[in-house]
Amino acid sequence: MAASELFAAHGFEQTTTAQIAKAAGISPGSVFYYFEDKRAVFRAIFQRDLPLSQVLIDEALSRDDPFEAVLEVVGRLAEDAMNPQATGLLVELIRQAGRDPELTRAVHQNAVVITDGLTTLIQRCQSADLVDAQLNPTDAAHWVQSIVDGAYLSADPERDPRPMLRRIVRGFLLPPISDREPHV
Amino acid sequence: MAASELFAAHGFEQTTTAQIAKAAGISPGSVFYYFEDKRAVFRAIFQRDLPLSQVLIDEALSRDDPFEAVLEVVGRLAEDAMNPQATGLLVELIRQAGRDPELTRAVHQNAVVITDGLTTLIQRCQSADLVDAQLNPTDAAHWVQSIVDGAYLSADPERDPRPMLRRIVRGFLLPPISDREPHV
DNA sequence: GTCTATACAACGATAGAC
DNA sequence: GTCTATCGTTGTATAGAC
Repeated sequence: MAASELFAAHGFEQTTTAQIAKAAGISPGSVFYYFEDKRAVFRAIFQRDLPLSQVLIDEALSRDDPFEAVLEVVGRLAEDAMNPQATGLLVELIRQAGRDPELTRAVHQNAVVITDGLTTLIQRCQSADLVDAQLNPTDAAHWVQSIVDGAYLSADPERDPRPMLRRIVRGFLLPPISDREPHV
Repeated sequence: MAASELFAAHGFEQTTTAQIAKAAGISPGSVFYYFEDKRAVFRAIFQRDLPLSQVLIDEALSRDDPFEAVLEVVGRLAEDAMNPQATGLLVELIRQAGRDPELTRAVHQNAVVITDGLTTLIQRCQSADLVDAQLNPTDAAHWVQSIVDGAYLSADPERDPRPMLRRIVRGFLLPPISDREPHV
């Protein structure tokens, strides 16, 4: 979808159907033959994500080491975070998701797959004493996603955020070591 | 500024000058007497932030305990993160900052104040052996901001994100304890 | 199915009276 | 300074030919 580049660069409202048509090599009229309206064009970009997320989580769940699996999911989620275009799309997605109920549904389904997967992985870590047993697994899963989202907002093509993300997530999940802490 | 609620709720493009005028209790014509154009209305919301950020950082820099000061800054930056409106405004800000050079300048100035302040605090922590000496202080400061930004994206009026944010930032900055880690 | 041409609405910004 | 009225532009979506 060439339209995604336009949406990422200029935003949903500032991208005209004429631009979309031109980028796709068709006429403005044809855009509305294939899509109900402009919002449907935008939705289509994200509706492709669900099966991909499902595969990502399935792979992670099949791993032996649940802690490494969490870090792997983080790394995969952050793969695009070096691409400034991804920042634009994420921001645009958040903005539009509050307005288009169909899009809200798509985003939510996707988030559920990721959160549930991470929650299960974190529970496994806790059973193996790899993660602080005090943490609520679902909350922790949300926070891991939140940390990754933060990385998207400061996307920089020069810098791979994944090593630092691993460090942050690890420090977050590991059992705290009160005796080593200078501050309680 | 009543307009900020409108921008947060509906976005920049979807907020009309007529709505802004009505919310402010003036006529559409008067809006353009006080502001050059619609973008200037939006900018005004964020141009108030710079002195506030400066005060926040000055206070933190005057503290005795640099580690506690970092956590205090994080807490203050995250104060609004329970307010869903803040999510809307942040997202809108990121979107518009890429388009309006004047706004870009305002955002950048503000970010510099925060980053520089955090960088100094982190350096002080490192001198006192409270923070991993391996971390580049400026990078670390950016990551702290990124973590806070992530919290804004998942704003939930029911949940105070600050305790968890403190935990995450602390786990990120503290020297890693390799002997306690299950994974290297 | 794909095109061109256009209807129709919405909105930012201005003009000009008071 | 503040208003009302409106101009001019832009852009979504449709109509209808091919």
